[in-house]
Amino acid sequence: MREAGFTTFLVDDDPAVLKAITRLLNAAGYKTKSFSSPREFLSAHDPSIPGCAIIDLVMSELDGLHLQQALIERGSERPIIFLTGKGDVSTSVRAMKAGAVDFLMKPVKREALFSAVLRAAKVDALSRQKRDESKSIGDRLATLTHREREVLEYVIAGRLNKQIAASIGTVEKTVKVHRGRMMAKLGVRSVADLVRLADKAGITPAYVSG
Amino acid sequence: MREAGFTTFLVDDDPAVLKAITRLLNAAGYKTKSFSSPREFLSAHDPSIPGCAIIDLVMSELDGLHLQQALIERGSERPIIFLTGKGDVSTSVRAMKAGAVDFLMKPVKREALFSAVLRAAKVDALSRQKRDESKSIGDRLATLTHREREVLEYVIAGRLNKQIAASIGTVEKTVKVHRGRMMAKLGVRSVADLVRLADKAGITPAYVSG
DNA sequence: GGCGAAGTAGGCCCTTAGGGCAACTCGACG
DNA sequence: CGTCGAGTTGCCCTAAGGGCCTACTTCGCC
Repeated sequence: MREAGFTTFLVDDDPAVLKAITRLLNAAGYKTKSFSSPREFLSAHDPSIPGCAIIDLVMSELDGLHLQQALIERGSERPIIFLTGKGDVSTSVRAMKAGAVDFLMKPVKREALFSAVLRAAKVDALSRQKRDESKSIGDRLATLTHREREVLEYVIAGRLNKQIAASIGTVEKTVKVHRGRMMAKLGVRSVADLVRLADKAGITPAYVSG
Repeated sequence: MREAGFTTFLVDDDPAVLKAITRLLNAAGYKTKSFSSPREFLSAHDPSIPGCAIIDLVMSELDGLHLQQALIERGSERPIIFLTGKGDVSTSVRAMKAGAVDFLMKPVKREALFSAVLRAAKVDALSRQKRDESKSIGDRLATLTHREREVLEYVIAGRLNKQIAASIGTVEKTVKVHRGRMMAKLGVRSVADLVRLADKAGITPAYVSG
């Protein structure tokens, strides 16, 4: 089952910090989930749940930056906010370069935390929306047969049916059939919509010299 | 005249630092230009020259972060690398959040500086390419008459000539003429190409209910 | 061996796209 | 007042898109 609400995942090996941040965020109306172990957080990670991670930089088991890398490697786009007691510049810069939303020093001010979480929520919503969209397009694309897909690539390249027929070695009528079925499956009614849909899905138009 | 080569703009009120960095970068084959005054750098700023800025964080005249803001406000996309003697975490995070390419501590290691400049060059080339492209599209779009532009918006919305004619209050033949002239002016030969071009230029398709 | 999906192909018919040519209106500019 | 650009429209033409029906082949699966 997929959870709908935005959740803040707290990862810190100090239970006192977990408790304090939880209280702060709950009071602001955020749902929270605490992990005192980075590995536990990693294995419990469910990308389908909207949310952000608030991660302690210094943890005995697994360093915050390494946790970030682990998330990135498994394709997660979970926005990350770092919390740390004693951070240095190069670490914070590395974290930010790797895409962290923010990097906060303990003790963290309420407003700083809230504004970071708000930004994280926006980032999450945006990437989630994009992903949903490309997934729905991908689902529809997967229903295309080989021939239909082939025709699609020529159509979005702006080729005429006659030219497509010559390129794939068949007659115009057959291309029309594939084309019609392909448009129907993708749920578009104009070439304009088809092009936009294909672009979002990252489909390369068939290249034809000339 | 527009300069072609990639230039690193150094801004530091310490002449010794300027000299050292200049030597380092020149040896690596980079063209450099030094400014001991942030304001001087600002007023000499020419967005048409490809390059990145390497800025000292602490300057008596104008703070590095403020200089960054000033650049952003005037629409500059000049990639920025910060250099600093004594930086703190919150400053570095602010700089990175504002889009800095890197934030390096003095004394800076050759490799760190080179890798930052390399990344900045890539960022610059990318944004420059995008800008050039959208400019060239914009130039062509500007040559369209009001009517042609109107027809364009309906065409990329996937409307038929007949429907467009009804929407703009004319007959099909007239739409065909505008459409043909518009396609010729924009230098595209298919609706597919037209849609991609319009999307790059950020043109909103005319919305028609149904 | 039958059955369905995918691909192919033909015919018929109607709608759309789009170009060529000619002509007209209207407002701006000199 | 004449000219020019923009917009307009009609007639005529070819080419292209696309719906609908039918029909054949191939391939894999039950």
